[in-house]
Amino acid sequence: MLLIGEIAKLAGVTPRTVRHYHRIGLLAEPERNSSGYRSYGLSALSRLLQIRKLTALGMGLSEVTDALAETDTGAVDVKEILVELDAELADGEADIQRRRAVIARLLEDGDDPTLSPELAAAVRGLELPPREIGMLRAAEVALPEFVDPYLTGAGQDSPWQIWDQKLAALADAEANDPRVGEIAGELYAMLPELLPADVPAELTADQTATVAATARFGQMMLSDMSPGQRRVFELLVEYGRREPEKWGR
Amino acid sequence: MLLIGEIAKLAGVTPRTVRHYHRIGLLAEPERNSSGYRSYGLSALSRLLQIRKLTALGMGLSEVTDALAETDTGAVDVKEILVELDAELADGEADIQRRRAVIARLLEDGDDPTLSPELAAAVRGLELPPREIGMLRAAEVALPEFVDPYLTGAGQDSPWQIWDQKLAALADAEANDPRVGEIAGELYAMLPELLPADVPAELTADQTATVAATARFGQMMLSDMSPGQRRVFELLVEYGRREPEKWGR
DNA sequence: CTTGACCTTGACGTAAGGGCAGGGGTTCTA
DNA sequence: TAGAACCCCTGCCCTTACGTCAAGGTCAAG
Repeated sequence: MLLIGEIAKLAGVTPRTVRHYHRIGLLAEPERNSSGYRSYGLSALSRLLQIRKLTALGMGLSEVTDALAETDTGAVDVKEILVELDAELADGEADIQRRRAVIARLLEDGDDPTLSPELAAAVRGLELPPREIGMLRAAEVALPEFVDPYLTGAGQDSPWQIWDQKLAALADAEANDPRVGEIAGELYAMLPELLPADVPAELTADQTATVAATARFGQMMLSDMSPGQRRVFELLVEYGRREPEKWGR
Repeated sequence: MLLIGEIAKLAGVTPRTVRHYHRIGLLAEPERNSSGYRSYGLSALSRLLQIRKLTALGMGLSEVTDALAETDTGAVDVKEILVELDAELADGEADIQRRRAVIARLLEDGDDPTLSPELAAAVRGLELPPREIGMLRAAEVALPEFVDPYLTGAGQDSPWQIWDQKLAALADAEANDPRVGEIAGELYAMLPELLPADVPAELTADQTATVAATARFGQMMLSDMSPGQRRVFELLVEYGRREPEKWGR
């Protein structure tokens, strides 16, 4: 006749755990003594130990319920359960190993863990400000057609790099900043060499395809730009409208 | 300007996840458009991607919060975090490997996964009924001084085995079963060879030490016994009382 | 008689979202 | 012009396997 604390200690669990098993029906409620305390016999302890052995292997409590129900009825599908469980564990193990491999590589290279390997390699040693890196990280998935050339062909002196730097100069500029017009002009002149070769078809078919692509790019970055930078994009679109023959087909 | 579903898809998560990150303060709430929809920019996407990269390594969201706060303030303790995380993952990996080793052994031996290796080896090939095995499983942790000899020295013909079999014959017996007296007498005669050599001191010091030890054993098993078996234990105690000179010091 | 160590039930918290209800928005299509 | 199909909003309950109080009853010892 064991109290809940005693049976729990024998099984290496807390009384709370035993009560939990009662509540979910995994372990039958035992008799109570005259004080209302639960009073356990050896068969309850045996059941509790069975449960613990299986949970220690990594089974969930509902799986344990099933497994014990099967063994109680004599069905010997326990092997099947174990094989299945082992497969799950193998998955988990492979998962952990993948993560650890990534971590090992990060520790070796000293890269920012929040960058893709490609982007990390591209910006390594470039000392870009965090804000620029953040834009690249986002643009890599949101605007891959703009960033991929930057990653593959580009290094220190790519047009994109220069574009970035010119625009970054206006990071804190107001819309009426005197440099806005000048920089807009420079960027406008750079557009032809900057725009990707493989712009989607529906955009190239458009009359002002490149301007539209640029606008899309700008559109997505607008929320993270200074007023001066937004003004630059407005100007770019305006310039494009003035030369439809240059951009249209 | 991305809707929540768009940014979620770009980051490979669900909108629910993004809202979750808002609620716990991991991702700042963005502006709303005229319809009350959240409207995200590239910097939000960047932040979301950072979060995902770190959770993919196995960090919890609170750890991610800390890690990103540190990188935002320029502190480069990310390496430290990664090392710590790797240690945790290594623990988890070792854990899984232990479990898989146990499972592999179980599958090879075909043992009951809910038995200790020692007990499984002891009962292997013995074809004990499940009820007996259950009692052994429980007794192994509750009454080790009674079971250990059974495990180490005992095989098919140990006194314990015989005791078990005699008692098991009354598994469904009522208290007035005619076999009760006979079996009680046999078991009483077996007591000297059955009782463990290393009974705890406070019990050997007692005048009726062995009877008390037996009573303790019986006490714990009572709740799982048939009325006939309980009667046997009552008789054993009675017999012991009749021969105090035999059991006393 | 009090203290301390038990026991009881009940209710809330955890991590990281999943799922549903009830209601509104936008856009395409018949 | 009205559905249909999808998107969005908030709020609430659900999940695992218990941990952690909280408020109160029980029991043996000093």
